[in-house]
Amino acid sequence: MNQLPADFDAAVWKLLKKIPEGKVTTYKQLAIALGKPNAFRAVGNACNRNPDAPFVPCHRVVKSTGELGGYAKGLKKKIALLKREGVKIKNNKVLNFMERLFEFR
DNA sequence: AGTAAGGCGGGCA
DNA sequence: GTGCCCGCCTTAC
Repeated sequence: MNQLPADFDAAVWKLLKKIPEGKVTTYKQLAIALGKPNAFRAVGNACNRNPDAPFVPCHRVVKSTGELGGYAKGLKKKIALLKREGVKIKNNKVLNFMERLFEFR
């Protein structure tokens, strides 16, 4: 059975909430976790439609290349939050990205 | 390095 | 109700 579109967003937020503090994930990884390895864009959309930043740690989600990507509330804010959690950011990129990368499994 | 094309979901005309 | 474009992307050329 197909879940309702709204459920898709909720599913993304749910996964985001699973991300431990000080760690980051990628949109691709989220898409795969949702069962759609090519839905990375839809996942990004869900994050963008996210109710509010602190409720859903969409700021812990970055691009597959390690770039921060974007942020609805402001990329600068995203960087600040990540750095605050222990994730060092440099020139819009996550330091030790691979080590900070959290996989849902 | 930059550019172009791609597949997923939502919103608007 | 249908169609088109866009978006916090990814990958390949």
